[in-house]
Amino acid sequence: MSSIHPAETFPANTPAASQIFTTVLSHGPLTRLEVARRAGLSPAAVTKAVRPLIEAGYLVEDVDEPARPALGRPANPVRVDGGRALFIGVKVTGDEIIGVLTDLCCRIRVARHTPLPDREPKAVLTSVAELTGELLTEAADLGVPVLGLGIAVSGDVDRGAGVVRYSPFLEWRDVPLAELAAATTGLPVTVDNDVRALTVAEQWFGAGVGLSDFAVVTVGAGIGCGLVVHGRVVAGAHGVAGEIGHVTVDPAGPRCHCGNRGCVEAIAGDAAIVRRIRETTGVEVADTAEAVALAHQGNAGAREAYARAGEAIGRGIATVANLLGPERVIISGEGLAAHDLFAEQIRDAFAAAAFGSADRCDVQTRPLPFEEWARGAAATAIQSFIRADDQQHQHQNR
Amino acid sequence: MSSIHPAETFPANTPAASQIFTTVLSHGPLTRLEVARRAGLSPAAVTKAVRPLIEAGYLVEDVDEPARPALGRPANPVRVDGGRALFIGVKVTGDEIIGVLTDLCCRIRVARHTPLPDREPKAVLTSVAELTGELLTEAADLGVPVLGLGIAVSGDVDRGAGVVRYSPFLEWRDVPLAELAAATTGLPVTVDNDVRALTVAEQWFGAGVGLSDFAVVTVGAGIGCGLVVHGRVVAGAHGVAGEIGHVTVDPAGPRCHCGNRGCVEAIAGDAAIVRRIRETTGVEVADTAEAVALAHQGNAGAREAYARAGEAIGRGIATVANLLGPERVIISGEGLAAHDLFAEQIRDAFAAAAFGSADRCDVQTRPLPFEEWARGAAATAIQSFIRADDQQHQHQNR
DNA sequence: CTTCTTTTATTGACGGCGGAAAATAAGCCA
DNA sequence: TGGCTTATTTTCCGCCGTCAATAAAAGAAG
Repeated sequence: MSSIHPAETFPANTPAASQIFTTVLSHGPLTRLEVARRAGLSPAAVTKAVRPLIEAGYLVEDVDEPARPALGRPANPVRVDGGRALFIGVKVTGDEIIGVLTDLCCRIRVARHTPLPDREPKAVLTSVAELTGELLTEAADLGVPVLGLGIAVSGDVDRGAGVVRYSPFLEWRDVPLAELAAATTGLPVTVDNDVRALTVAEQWFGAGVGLSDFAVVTVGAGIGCGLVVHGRVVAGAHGVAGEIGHVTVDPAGPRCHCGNRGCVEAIAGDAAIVRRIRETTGVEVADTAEAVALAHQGNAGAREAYARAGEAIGRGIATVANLLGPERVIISGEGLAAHDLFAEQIRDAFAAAAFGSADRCDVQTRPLPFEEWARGAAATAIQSFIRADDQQHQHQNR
Repeated sequence: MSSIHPAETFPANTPAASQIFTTVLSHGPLTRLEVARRAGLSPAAVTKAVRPLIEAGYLVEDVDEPARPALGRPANPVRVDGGRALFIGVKVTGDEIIGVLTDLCCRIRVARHTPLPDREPKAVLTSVAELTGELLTEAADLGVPVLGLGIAVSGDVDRGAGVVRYSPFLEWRDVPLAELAAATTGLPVTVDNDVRALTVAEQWFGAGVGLSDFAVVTVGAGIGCGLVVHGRVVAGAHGVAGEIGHVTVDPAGPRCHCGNRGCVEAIAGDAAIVRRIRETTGVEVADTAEAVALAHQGNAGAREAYARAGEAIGRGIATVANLLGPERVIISGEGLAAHDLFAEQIRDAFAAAAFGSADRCDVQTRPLPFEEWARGAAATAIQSFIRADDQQHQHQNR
């Protein structure tokens, strides 16, 4: 396991420094003046905070002289040196583990995945350790230290404690994953819910940059939702939030594994679509790929199943928009492979069910490469690294 | 208009002072040590911040010696002197104006209401000014200055700008109410959406004290919802949020004035219930009071209408709980007069539709005196007063 | 009745963060 | 080479909140 990096910490002792860094991280190269404006600080404060960050190598002055605005002293933009540090993100699903090695800007350098033979915590842990080991070797080849490991797991995860409270897919309860993984890998470990991790990635590096209120909706086996309100990812009082999949859109709809009828997931989840197609067409489609193919061939029943799914998703999104009034909703997930089959229905159902100015909300779809979930995990690791010493921001009231 | 108080400002220049004050305000008498613990500050900081507040009369040392813990130097609790300042809260409905005079602790001293003959901004303004004038006279009798006026209006309100963007009930668009009312009354004016105002009152003085994530659901003519996430009231990117009334609970349900079918409001709003009872029983009930009476007499159709309403509300609350994972949901509103008719259905529908640990959410009902809406408006005025000089808290990212 | 113990409140020195203003740097343009 | 403009840095400076004593106010112990 290459060299051990004994707790390299981020040199941002002050809130301002931390904020400045994240601003630069998200908004690409920026002049100090621009940073000051965005962060609400004085230029002097930026200069002072930036210096140690440059000295430590996390920030660099951008040498690619951009288009000059002709007048005055040329600006000297600053950007994050992605190559300064690496992070590993791992997504654990029920039957596979996906791992990525990213740089500090969360750009993927290497991606790997291995099947998961056993869901027992111990077995998962060794698989994660193996994958991590491989990625660490890659990192060692690059000669760049790996400063954190993020693990994303679906279900009820307490990020602060690093514990997986309950994961239905893995059949885990109260597994102190962060501690265990830290012990085996020697890295600082962050564990978070998978959708929230993806949301963090979008917030810092994706379509959520600069927004203080947005939602990420994932479509696939399940329907998930990550929420950002007041600039922070919503975790819920009990560690669970964003369960858009079990919002009821039709009380007369099909039964859902959660016990209710007509949940979004019971209509638009992969399994639900496949089942629906089987029932209405009699064709024994085996999986989503076949279902999509059938629909693309023009099979009316299959197309109808997707149309229904789109409608359910659109309704679900409208519900989120009505309740929270986000600036943007980002739709993503493996299910987007069938995007052309229900995009229209999503839009129509959303527009119909959005109340008042909720329809001013910008609904986007973003394709999701398969490593994206793991990248989200890496994003949480980056976040933890930057915040390591900055946990005292917990405004309770107000 | 009694004496003019030229911008008496709150002597809390530092974030710490402001936080300390709100802590004491919400959590009753507290010793300095306890305040320090809750606010995450050192005792020394509390002592220093408290002194000017005591000198200015906003805080007082509690003389009612409480039960001593026997050992050590006796604690010296501090509390807010409610009598130090008064505030006026006004709620404008389509046909009535309700005004209250509250003290600094938001306790109601005087309540008044007058019918609203005309909904034109000008007419409303004079009515508000009259009511405010009466309350100011009362305040003058008490010899306590009035330091702010809060106005609550339903609809899309931009509190920061003090503008009513759009109010369906009043048929207003872009009325700069804060500015106008400030000009006529001479008081600092805060304008906010009515449900958000109520939520602020709950957050600071009600069942939301100490919680960072909760929801307030109001049942009455409309069904509204105020949300607190991360300790702050959610306003939405476009000024609208919490539209639980137009969450669809039954796509096959009755048509709603918003154009959809089966919105919560189309089933559980006052008008919807009355209409339903008329349709199923043939009894020409005129209003909610008669509807409740009929149900209390045991009329099956009426009872069923309320049961349906309860179910719709319960579903709506479950949706909120699933999406946000609040610690508590507070149900309130005029509609609670019929509480016994649908409490059970609310609970059952909530329990059935809440997914996973969302059912750990504590659902409470709170009766709502008719002045409560106006009290909420007063709470926003108090909030503005305390924050007057403290607006630089706008963490964007993170 | 004095002294000790225990807990709360206060005080004063201190460090450090971020702001304001002024100085400096670094180009373009005459 | 000045002059002009804009970006960055420097140099104080205020002020907040912590730290480490210290005072205060009891009851307990002797």
